[in-house]
Amino acid sequence: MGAVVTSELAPRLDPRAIEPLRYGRWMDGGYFHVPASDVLEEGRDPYVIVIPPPNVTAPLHMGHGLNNTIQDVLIRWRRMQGRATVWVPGTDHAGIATQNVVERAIASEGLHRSDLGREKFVERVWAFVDVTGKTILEQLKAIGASCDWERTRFTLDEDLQQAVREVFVSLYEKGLIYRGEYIINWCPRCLTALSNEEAEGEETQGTLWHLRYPFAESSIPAARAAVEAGATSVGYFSDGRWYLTVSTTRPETMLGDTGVAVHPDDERYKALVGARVELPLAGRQIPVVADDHVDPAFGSGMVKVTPAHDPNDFEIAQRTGLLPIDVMTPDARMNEAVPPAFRGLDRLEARKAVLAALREEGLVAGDETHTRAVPHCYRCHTVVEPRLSEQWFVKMKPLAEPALQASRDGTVTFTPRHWQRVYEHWMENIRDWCISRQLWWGHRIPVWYCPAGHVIAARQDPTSCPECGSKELEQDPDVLDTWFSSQLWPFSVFGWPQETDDLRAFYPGHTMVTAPEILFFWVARMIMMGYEFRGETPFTEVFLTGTVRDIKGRKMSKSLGNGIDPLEVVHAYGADAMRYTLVSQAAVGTDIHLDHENVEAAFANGRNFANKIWNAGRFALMSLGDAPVQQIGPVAEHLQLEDAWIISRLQRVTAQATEDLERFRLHEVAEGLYHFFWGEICDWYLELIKARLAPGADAGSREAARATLVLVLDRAFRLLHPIVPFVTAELWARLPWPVGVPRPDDLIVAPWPEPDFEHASHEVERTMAGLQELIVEVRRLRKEYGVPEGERITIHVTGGPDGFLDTVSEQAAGILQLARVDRIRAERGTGVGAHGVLSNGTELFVPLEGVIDLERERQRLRDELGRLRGLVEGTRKKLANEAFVSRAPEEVVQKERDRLTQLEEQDSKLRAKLAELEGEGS
RNA sequence: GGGCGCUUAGCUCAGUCUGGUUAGAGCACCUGCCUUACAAGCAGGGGGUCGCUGGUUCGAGUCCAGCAGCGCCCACCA
Repeated sequence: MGAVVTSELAPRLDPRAIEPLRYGRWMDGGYFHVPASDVLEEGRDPYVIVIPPPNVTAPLHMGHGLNNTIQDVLIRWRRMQGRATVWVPGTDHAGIATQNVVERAIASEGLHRSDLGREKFVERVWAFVDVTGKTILEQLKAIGASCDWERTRFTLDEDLQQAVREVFVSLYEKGLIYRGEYIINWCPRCLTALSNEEAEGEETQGTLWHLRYPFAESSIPAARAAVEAGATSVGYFSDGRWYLTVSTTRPETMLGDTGVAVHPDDERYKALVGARVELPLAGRQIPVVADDHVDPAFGSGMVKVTPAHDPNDFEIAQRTGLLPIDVMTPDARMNEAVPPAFRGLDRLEARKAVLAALREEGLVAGDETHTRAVPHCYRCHTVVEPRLSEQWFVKMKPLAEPALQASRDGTVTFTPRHWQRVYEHWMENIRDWCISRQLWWGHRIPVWYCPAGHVIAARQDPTSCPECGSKELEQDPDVLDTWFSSQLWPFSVFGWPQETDDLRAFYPGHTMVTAPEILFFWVARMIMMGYEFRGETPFTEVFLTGTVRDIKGRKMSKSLGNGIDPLEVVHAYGADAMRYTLVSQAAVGTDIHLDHENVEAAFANGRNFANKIWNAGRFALMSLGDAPVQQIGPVAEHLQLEDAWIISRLQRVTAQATEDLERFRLHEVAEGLYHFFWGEICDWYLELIKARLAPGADAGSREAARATLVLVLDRAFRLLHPIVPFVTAELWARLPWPVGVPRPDDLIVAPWPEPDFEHASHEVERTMAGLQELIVEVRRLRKEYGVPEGERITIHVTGGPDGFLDTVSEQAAGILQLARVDRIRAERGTGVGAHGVLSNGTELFVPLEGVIDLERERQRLRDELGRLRGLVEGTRKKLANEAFVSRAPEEVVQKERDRLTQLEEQDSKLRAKLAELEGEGS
């Protein structure tokens, strides 16, 4: 592509005109796909990311935008570094979440899933996820994600189902999966069991009621004994009966009480153990038992035991031999086990009814407000009901051990680091995982039951019972927790349990980029499964991104209506704009704030930067023209200060960007490159070489500028490419190329720059900094003294480091242009004018006879002298401090001395100037 | 109840690990410019007792302790 086309470049970047085409070219070029043979046969070094598969419940939101942009930045960077990069895309069937969405959809047709039946309902879900799944993948393409689309997976794909089966059966055979009746978290709306992680505690203010349970006639002596032992929560009833007091936040569960527990060492209640109390309303007697779990210091020190509706009570019951009585239906209504008056009532209605009935009998001793974490279903937010139920569980402790060790010994690292401790704490206290779900959408549990009660867990559907030969097998109706399949993702996507080439080439992977919310749900479990089934970690780095929030700090969510659609942003401002905006805010451990009410303002920074890159490129292409461009070598003798400077800066920026990428400091990468490109290349370098690129300029100087410009833009585009891939690739493709240098096919596979410190020079950078300061100072003085824009002036410069003035003189053309100065005289200026001093000691003087107000200038000098005196005093004081001089490093002290000398010189010069002016005006 | 994090400019945040020029950025604000790449721009400028108190140190935004406010995670106090 020749530079001729450059004249066609629009003055404004139009992302819609370039992004889809560019993406199409990348796809056509096959740049996103790396075959396993590259690693296995050619020995290339792999770099693998598996996408956190988005749920097929809905199109992507900005959180996905952030997460996937980060992954793409890492993938593009590693690809340019020459790694055999594979980024596996895909989607998650999201069991409970998707089932809910489809249930809502058919509800609008007046249908319930039971109206359709399992098979038809699942067909509906498939129809839904086919659409959403495709939408999601298209969205990823729109934001520029360079995924290996040939490896796209869905967690319900046929081969992934095989992986799930293999894992289930294998864990079952090892005794790590078991079935049993325990208290689980039950969502009465979704009508399924949930894992502990899926029941989200939410601080809720409720009421703690104190209830009286009367003693049975035969136990009154025990009650008396307890009172004598100091039991304050045991006493007379108004009608002469004896009672004890227990507390509860869920009074309706009292109907299922089968005991009251006290601590075995609680002296007050020792006499009560074995006593019997009347369970009010239920007309049953229940025993008092002793159990270590009871905290004597809390409440009355007596606990009502409801084994079927509370996990602790269940355990107490198991230890003490109490039997559970289930008093609720799956949808949390009171069942047949309760007195007729309460049957059929919803748990909250029942709560009111039970309290009313108890009050009537005078059995409510009181209440108090009570704050506690009430568990809610993470998908529908219904209050979870602890429920006794037969479910499948995974025994986690043995699985957790290697995964915990991996964190402790640094095999797996976490960024930000503090998540490591969170992870380890969870791992150390891990509890068994309830994996069965009473849903229709998901991986069916690969277990069959025969009429004789035999349980068959099988990799292939069995036709008869291996134990009794029965052919009347029935498969377990439940499906698995959606995370059961997600946890296999890092190896199931590569074809496991088959020993595929992909698996050998790309497992283990490298970086897991995800949200902290799913550290336990997903990340921890992937690591456990990695060790269990592959013997090694699925990835070595876990990078946890921030949360995308609105301007008020609220998490963006569909229900709050404060979300921003990534596609909308891409269409309006381009993927580059969105990516830069997100990445530049992605400081490690920090959330991202975007104004959903002013999307334009939210993404203006990124849009402006992309446009700036575009225009710089446009200028360069127009200025460079069609003539051949040289490499730096042949034009070395013509390089000017600014050429050497920008090349030097390039080396440092390259090194810094690489280091920051390695440490996931993406915010620093983005801002560092932004500053380099906009603040140094555009604001200084391009401006300084404009005159040299012009037609009449010296040929040697022009070729040096052209060569430098091409070099610097090429490298800058490479460095920026991972963050803003489209605009950089578009310009890079049109950039003239130095003769004799092989040109990569596309920027996407251009090698990542290596810093070359041979071409970096602090001396050059210092000199250039002085020059920049000089120009800024002249501009400032011009502005301060109101010199009209169009009016050219002369400046006088003196002092400063050796050689600085010579260099300045050599660079006169550039300075003259940037500062709008007529000429520079290396001599001391006199008369009325404006004074400036640079930090390297150079003084400048702008003669302004007739322009400035003398009185104002005198006042300015007096103010300046006052400020200087303060600085001089401070520095002297510091140097007079013996401790400082003797203990601080010599270079620090010397710096202070130099500073003092400089300040004193300035002071005396200003004094002289002031004296001069005072003589002149008055 | 346990653990963790945050507090720096009007706003959103870097900088703290490894103490050392005048504490930075983007946005917002003020002033002047349609200067032939870019007004989505250019140039200049204002704005900070670095949450509070104390300590270590020649020197603290940075290290230590305490306090306050905010936030997150975990947890079986009925």
